[in-house]
Parts: sequence; structure tokens; C-alpha cells
Amino acid sequence: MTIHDIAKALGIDSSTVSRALNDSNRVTKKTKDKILEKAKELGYQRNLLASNLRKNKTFTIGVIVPRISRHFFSSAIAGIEEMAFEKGYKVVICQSLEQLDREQNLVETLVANRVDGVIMSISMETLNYKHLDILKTNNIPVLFFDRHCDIPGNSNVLLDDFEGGYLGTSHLISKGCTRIVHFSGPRNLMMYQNRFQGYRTALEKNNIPFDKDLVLSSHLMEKEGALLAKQLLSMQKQVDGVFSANDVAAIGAMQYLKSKGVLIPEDIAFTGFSNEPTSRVIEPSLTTIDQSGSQMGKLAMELLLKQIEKKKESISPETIILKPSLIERESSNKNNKS
Amino acid sequence: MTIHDIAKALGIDSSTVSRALNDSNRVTKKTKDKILEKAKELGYQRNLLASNLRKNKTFTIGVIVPRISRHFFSSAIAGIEEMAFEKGYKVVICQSLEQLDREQNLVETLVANRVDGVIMSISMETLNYKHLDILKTNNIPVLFFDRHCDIPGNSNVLLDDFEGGYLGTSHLISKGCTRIVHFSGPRNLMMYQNRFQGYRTALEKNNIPFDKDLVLSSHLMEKEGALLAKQLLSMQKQVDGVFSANDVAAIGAMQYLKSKGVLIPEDIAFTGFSNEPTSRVIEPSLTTIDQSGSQMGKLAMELLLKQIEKKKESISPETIILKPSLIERESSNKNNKS
DNA sequence: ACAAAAAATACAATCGATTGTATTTTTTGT
DNA sequence: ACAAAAAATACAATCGATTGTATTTTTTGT
Repeated sequence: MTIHDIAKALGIDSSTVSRALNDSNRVTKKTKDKILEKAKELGYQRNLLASNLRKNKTFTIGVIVPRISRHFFSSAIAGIEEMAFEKGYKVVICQSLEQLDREQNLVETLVANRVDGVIMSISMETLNYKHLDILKTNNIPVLFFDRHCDIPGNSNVLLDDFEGGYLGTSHLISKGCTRIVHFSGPRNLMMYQNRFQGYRTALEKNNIPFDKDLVLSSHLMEKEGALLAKQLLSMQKQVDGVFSANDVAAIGAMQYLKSKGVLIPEDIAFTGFSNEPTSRVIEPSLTTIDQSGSQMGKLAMELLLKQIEKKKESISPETIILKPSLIERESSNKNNKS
Repeated sequence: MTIHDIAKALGIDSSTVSRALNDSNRVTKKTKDKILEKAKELGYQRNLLASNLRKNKTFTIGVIVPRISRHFFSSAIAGIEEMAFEKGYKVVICQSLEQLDREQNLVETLVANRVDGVIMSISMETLNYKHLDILKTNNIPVLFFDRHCDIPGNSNVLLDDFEGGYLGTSHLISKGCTRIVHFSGPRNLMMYQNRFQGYRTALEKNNIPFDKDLVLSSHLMEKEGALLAKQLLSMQKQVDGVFSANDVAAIGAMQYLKSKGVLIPEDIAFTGFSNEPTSRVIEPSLTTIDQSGSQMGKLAMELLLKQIEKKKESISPETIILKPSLIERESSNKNNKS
């Protein structure tokens, strides 16, 4: 079933059929009706491959995230899809699984498929950005969200991680904590750098000396949280609070500590980051920094589409930084102060 | 950058370039090398749109789920993507948001984009399957997973929901429960029908009379779980166990009951369904039926690809039914028996 | 009723790659 | 060295839709 079949059936030219199906004003209403009816009769379905090839536009956005099943990313994807659907686009979803070579492979595939744009959150292994050059070469706009990379000329939708780190740490301090450990993530991610800087600044503003031994880096998985907690107990200097750069590690640590009889928040108070669904359910419920994936996804898609749809003359990069908010729960509710 | 540019640069025909890039044995090694080098030099990237159009194959699978951010679905998508990547396919992800009209719209878009196959889990609103006819018309194989529909000729990857319902309910009975409420989902989903039948059969096998007043249907959201729990407390007949057709509703109910001072599992024991991450973290931890989304996703993609890749002569539908397993946790640990 | 202007439709090239067939070049065997 | 066979390459059509230009048809105004 092609436009040529319709054209033949009606004894007219396929260009007229094409224009009729695209509702062009170069076709008279009478002819349009005739064509539309025939199209329906024959069960015609436009072949978007052919159309896309001709128009050099696919109405497809490529999305690369480290892990689809992580709650933050799946909410972001949900937001991205919702906005894309609304605007008539579709999304190809890929996961790097935190591996650089996979990320590179995916970028190449997306380029070969001529996506109209790419939204991505880089992997933990991504230390340089050479594999992204191909996007620029092919004039494909990219938008980074959550985990950004500092190459100029691209758009970003980010959380103010510095502010988040500052909020989370200040909160613990306001609850009376003075020896606060920070669970940090891989150094190459700006995100974790910024959360760390927020932590450090909060300490300084409150005249608490910074102690680098209290900063523990890992990939912030649940198991690593438990390991870090173990390490915590064996520290000679006593700790009374933990600001974790994500909820998962915080929860791993809390569970380990609870099993060892440590009281939370009385002995050690916790603040996490991300507001994962589990953070609300664990006992004590985990104080955390909200990071709405769905909203971020929607904003990211909206911004990218704006850039795609305005003519190429002016793809001015733009950065949106969302303000984080603290969600206060039980895990930080020390009675000492406040 | 097209094969014609390469051809022109080397003074040869574009068909030879095409064959060289596809490693055809109709091109001599010497020519191939020359072409490959030139291609690299010019930064050539094959235009898959054109290739796909010619070959009438897109190496794209459409995936429709009710909600991307639901943990089960995001894990399934992760499994699907992983297997697809391995086999050289990519996936377009869409969410129906449980709405029939959206689902219909998505199916049409996928057809227009000539996906090679579709993997879907139907929405709660989907009562008839007329909107899926277009897939058959266009000869696009479909595979249903998790939530299936009983139209013949399609493949399915399912959990044995009957067995799951039976396991979950029998477990409560073995712990001494005799008045067990069942939280059920929308009737049109076979899945919930089957879990219900498993529940009913378990009662019968244990000589517990079935009481239809103990079956409460809803959409199984967290809020509805809380509402159902409220309803539970106002029942004249006392209840000592709940088998919920998903974890989310169970957790909503448990939180409400805990706030009212009901002891779990002593007063009311709980068994959920799905093994959501939160089920492990809530206190008491929730006994549940495991349903590995990621494994299901992988299997689904593998089966669909098998069907796509073998010639059309024999697209024999196939149904894989995974055996569920019970994960015993605290929420059902009554001391009465066992 | 007729020429000019405007509207509708047809023609033909194109997007970039693939592929069956025809032609040219190379290899083989005597 | 030459014909026959085999291998390599070129030619040309094609996938299905779109779009600038040319042609035909209709409308307008006198």
C-alpha cells in the first residue's frame, strides 16, 4: 500500500496524493476527500521511513542513561516520553550500563539512525568526551541532564547539586551533628564534585573543620553503603551524622547499622539524596533531597525540542538548573536541637 | 557524506562502494581497503534511513508499557534493551499510561515507523483488541508480556499468576491464617483473574470456605491500599491475613494499619506480589512473589527476535510461562504454626 | 465568448542505499 | 598467446514519499 497504489486506483498522480495526505492547499477539497476515502478504503499507512529519508528528519530522540531500572532514570524517561508524545516525537532508549565503550557504541548507532537530537546522562566511566564529537559533526543537538559534562556549546538540565549538598549538610548541622561523614561518588562526575563542595561549604559556614578522612568515595551501591557503614564503626573518631550523595548507599548503610544495634538518628543521623521510593518506606524514613526525575525529563525534552525546531542559525545552548528541596523525615530527627 | 561521494572521490561506482561497505565477496580486497579508507577519511556514516527503506527492515522494536517508571516495567525494559543491544536492535519505548486511546495511538505510530516487532503489556483500560488488528494487517509480530490478552496467534511471556496466587495464599494459610482478604486488580486483566483463581483454589484445597466479600478490587495503587485497609478495619468479620495482587497496595495498606496500631504480622499477616524494591525495605519486610522483570524482558526480546528472524513461513506463536517463587519475609511470620 | 490570471494537477528529480543484470576485466588452462 | 570461464565492476531500477517546476484546467472580468 503506497501513495502510488492510491494514485493508480484513482487515475491521478502520486504527487497529488502526497499533497492531499499532507493537507496541502494546492489540492482541491473535492480531490482531497476522494483521496482520503480511498486511502482509508485501502488501509493505507504512510511509510515514515521514506518520508523521513526525504525530509531528513526522523521525529526521533535518542536517550542514553546509565541504567534504565534506576528509579531516578526511569522517572526521567517517563517524563521525556510524555513530553515527546505530546509533541509528536518518539524516543529510542539506551542504557550505557556505566560503560564507556557501550556509550560510544550507542552514540554511533543513534547518529547512524539520524535521530533529531540526543538526551543523555553520561556514564561513570566517561572521563573524556571524544566519542561525542560525532554528534557535533553531524549537527545533532545534545542535551545533558543530571550528570553533565563541561564541554561548552551544549545544553544542560541539572539539579543544583552544590545547593543540594549544602542543604543536606546544613540540615544535619542544624540538628546538632558535628562529625559528619560524606559518602561521595566517582570523582569524574561533576554532580558528585558539586555535592561534595556543598557539604564542605556547609561545614565551613558553620565553623566545623573539614576533615578529609570523613569523605568516603565509592560507586554508591547498596552493598558499598553497607561496607562504608562497617568502616564507619571502626573509625576511631566518633561520627554522629552521614550525608550520603545518594539514597541507595544511605539505605545500605542504615540497614547494616541497624543490624548492629546503632540507633538512627540518635547515634548517627542520615540524609540521603534523590528521594527514591524506598527512602520513604525505610524505618526510620530517610531525610533526603528531592530530585524530580519526571520534571527534569519533561524540561529536558522541552528544551531540546525548542532547539531542534528553531532554525539552525541559532542553537544557543542553555542551562537550566533546578533548585533542590529538602524532604525532612525521621532519619535526621535528633532531639538535641531544633 | 554518501556512498556517492566516496564513489566519486575514487572514480568508481556507488554500487561497488555499497557492496564494499557491506563486506560483500563481490568486491576484491584491494578495492575494499581503498573504499574503507576513503570512508574513514571522509567521516562517512551510513544513512540507516535509506538502508532501512530499501531493505524494508528497521532493526527497531516497539515497546509499549503502561508506565515506564513502575519498577517492574523499568526492569523489564532494561532486560529488553540489553538483549536488543546484544542482537543489534534498538528499542522505541512508549507508555500508555493505562489509557486505551493512547495505546491505540502508539500502535499506529509504531506501525507507521515500520518497527520489526512489538512487545507490549496492555493497559488496564484495554477491553477489546480491535486496535491491534493493524499489527496483523502489516504483518508485524507482537509479543505480550506480563499482562497478556487471549487473542490466538500471538506469543506471550508470562508469569504463572495462578501459581503465584496459589503460593502466596497457601503460604498465609500455612502460617495459620483462616480469614484471608484478597486485594485484586481490574477484572479485564487476565493476570489478576489468574491470581484470584490461585487464591481461591488455595482456600478450597485447605477447606477454607470462599467468601466473595473478602475480595476487594481496585487499581492497586498505594492510596487505594490505604483505603482498602480502612475498609478492612470496619469489617464485622475479623481478618487475619491479606494476599495482595501487588506490593504497592499491600504497602499502602500496611502503612495505614501500622498507623492505627494494628500489628503485622500478629494481627494481620501480609503477602504481596512483584518483589518491588520497597517490599524489602518496609518494616516488617513484605513477603512477596518474585517476578523478575529483567529476566522476563530478556526472554521476551529473545523470543520475539527468533520469530522475526526466521522466515515468515512459520511464525508459530509460543508462550513461555515463568514459575514464580515465594520470598518469605517478616510480614507473614506468625508464630501460630510452622 | 474570450483572453488573462489563478488554481489545480502532472511531470520529473530527489533523499541515500541496495541489488539484479549487463559489461568489463582478470584468471585459467592449453 | 588465446579462448573460455570466472571474477570484479558498472549500469540501472528500486524502496516510498516529497517538492520545485511545467502544464492543464478552472475561474474571473469584460
